[in-house]
Amino acid sequence: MSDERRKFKRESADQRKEALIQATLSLVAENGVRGATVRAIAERADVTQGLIRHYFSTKEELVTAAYETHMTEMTDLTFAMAAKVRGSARDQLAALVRVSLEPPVAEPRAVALWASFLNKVQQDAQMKATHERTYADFRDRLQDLIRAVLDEAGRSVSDTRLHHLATACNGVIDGLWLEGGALPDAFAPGELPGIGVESVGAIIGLDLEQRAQQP
Amino acid sequence: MSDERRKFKRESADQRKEALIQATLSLVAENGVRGATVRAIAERADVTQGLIRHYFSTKEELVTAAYETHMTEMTDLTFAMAAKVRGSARDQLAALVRVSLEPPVAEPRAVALWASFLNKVQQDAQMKATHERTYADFRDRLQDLIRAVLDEAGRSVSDTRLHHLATACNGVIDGLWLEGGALPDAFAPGELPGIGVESVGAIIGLDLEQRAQQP
DNA sequence: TCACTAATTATACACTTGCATAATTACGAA
DNA sequence: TTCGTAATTATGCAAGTGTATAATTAGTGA
Repeated sequence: MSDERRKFKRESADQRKEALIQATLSLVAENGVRGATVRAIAERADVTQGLIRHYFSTKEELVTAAYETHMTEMTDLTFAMAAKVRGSARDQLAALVRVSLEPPVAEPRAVALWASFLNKVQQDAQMKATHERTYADFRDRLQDLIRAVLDEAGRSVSDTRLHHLATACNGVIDGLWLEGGALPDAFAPGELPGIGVESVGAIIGLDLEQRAQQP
Repeated sequence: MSDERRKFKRESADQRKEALIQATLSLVAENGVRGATVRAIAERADVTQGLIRHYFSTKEELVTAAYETHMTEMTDLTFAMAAKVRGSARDQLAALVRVSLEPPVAEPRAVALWASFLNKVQQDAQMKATHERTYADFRDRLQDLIRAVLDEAGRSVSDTRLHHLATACNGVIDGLWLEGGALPDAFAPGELPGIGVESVGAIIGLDLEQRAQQP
């Protein structure tokens, strides 16, 4: 029998990488990219700093991986939650807007991360590509949904017009998302999703709030 | 006659402070708050680093001053440009939206600064106050303008409704401002102001594009 | 012209940073 | 059980950080 404590535990590579990435993200959210020092990351992941270099050959690599993880999680989460809604295109559009403006998508941490990474995104080509892809994905999906909603309502619009509508709706969503995260106390719970649905409805010229009534 | 070059030139306190603040802002926009080191700031302001401490007792103080300057400049600039427009409330609202979505208000540098400061804003009480005041100022002014536009059109709405409309319009403006600055190549010149005016019009239920025709 | 003073530079220090490299230790295979 | 190896820790280093303090220098008033 030994009462010696193991000095450390071995984990799988995936677990350790994920732990390091999550530690990085929480620190970036709090103090920005430069505030996420290797020592702070190691401490938060309950590991000594040397281990970081064992999994990521440089801090840059870790930060980039953390950004990819975060963006992918956000996109997947948003689409997954919105996809749970079955019903008319109109209901689905309303759900997508709502999900985008509620936690866990819309919350201070997410906005802080977005803001913290912006500098690096504008300089690093790989991160820039991720950023643009994420943006385009969301807007394309939004555009498809808007088209379906308009079809459903028997209205037809030109491609140019549809593109404008999608950009505008994306703008409202992003703007409200931003404000909700940057000024969390300025809005009542549920206020932003409500405003979002109403505004998107106004822009495309349909009332999204009136749910399809089917027992 | 002496061909000795003066080793430095004395400037007024205001000029030096302003130069240091501008150097700080450009560095913050490029590399974030932590990237704006005293040595880099000094170099960009064409000064040795010791001088910074002569005008600002700490780096924190300089950064806070730079933030205040930037936010004040942005607000003043927006309102000043919008105020140049004379005419109906509707025209003024349209002008405010346009100005907010065109350079020099809407440009990558401004968005980068906003993002870079966000972390500090959420932690530092003084900066937080500045942030909230700026936001409230803009939204209140927007709200007043919307009320005037609705009055002009012979429509009346409740205070609650007006508040919602202002928040929504502010959201579109902020969102488009953000996207224009974060993805400058994703939009054609003039595209965002157009979308902004159209969307704000849709939200409040009036066409802002049709100018008042009076010879 | 000549000090006097504040603006500016010069230098130094303690601390943090990312990265490298050596020394341990856990855990599976034999 | 023992042994090998990869995971993990321990230690060190050069460069960069903010700040403090002393040494210069420019411009002003007498």
